[in-house]
Amino acid sequence: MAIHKKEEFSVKEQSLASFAKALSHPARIAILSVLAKRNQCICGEIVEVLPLAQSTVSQHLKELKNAGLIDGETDGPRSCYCINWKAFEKFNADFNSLFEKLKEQNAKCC
Amino acid sequence: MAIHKKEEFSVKEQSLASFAKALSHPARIAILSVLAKRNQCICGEIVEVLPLAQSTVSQHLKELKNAGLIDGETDGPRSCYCINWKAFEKFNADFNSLFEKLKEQNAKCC
DNA sequence: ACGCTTAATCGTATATTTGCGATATAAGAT
DNA sequence: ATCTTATATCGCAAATATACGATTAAGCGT
Repeated sequence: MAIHKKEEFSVKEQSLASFAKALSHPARIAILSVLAKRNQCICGEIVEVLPLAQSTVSQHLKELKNAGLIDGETDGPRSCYCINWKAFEKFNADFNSLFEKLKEQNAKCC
Repeated sequence: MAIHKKEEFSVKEQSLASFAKALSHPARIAILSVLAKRNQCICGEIVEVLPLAQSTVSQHLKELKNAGLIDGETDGPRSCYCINWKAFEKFNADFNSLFEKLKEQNAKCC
């Protein structure tokens, strides 16, 4: 393979793809659900809820953070995560506009 | 790793994750755009538009088909693909309901 | 039957993802 | 200072994904 072709696509396509990638594992969707459900920011509670080891959950959290979907700040010995609603809304809007764009171009074939 | 934990999550989470996975590569988003844009189902035209080899495009098409997002039927020596709007709408709706669910549970933290 | 065109599949190389245990780090408590 | 708790990171193994060239298969025209 050697070379990655991802950067040859449009910025929009790459952005949507990386958002989708962040949501492409059930664990990460579950994490977002937990974060949205609690009225406090959660840390190790996520580990208890998910069927995964602590280190694995930490990794998924890192990916969500890298994607910009969640924020995390340390609170003493523990970490507090929450959804970055601003980024989330942006992606959500971009996503819906993709859906809309595809739909309105629907020309009935096959 | 040896064991996959994906099946330990809810059906909904798995379903959304696999939909997101299908959209997690810019090439596949580009393919969906092309399919929506043309008023005929496209085949090798996609290869011309994308910066990828024929075999690679074929692989991406296969993944989109496996995810149920597109249908394909052979037309002589060529293949005709189109978006499976029914499945697409379903996923789109599921996705938006996830977004809504997350949003309404927003309890303002961090 | 033969060649041409188109697309799928095979084989392969490399990169990335997923997962875990073990270790390191950082802060609070004793 | 040391212990405890919580989390992140490291190192590793296995699975998947990405990409390509080469080959195969399937239809069409001649």
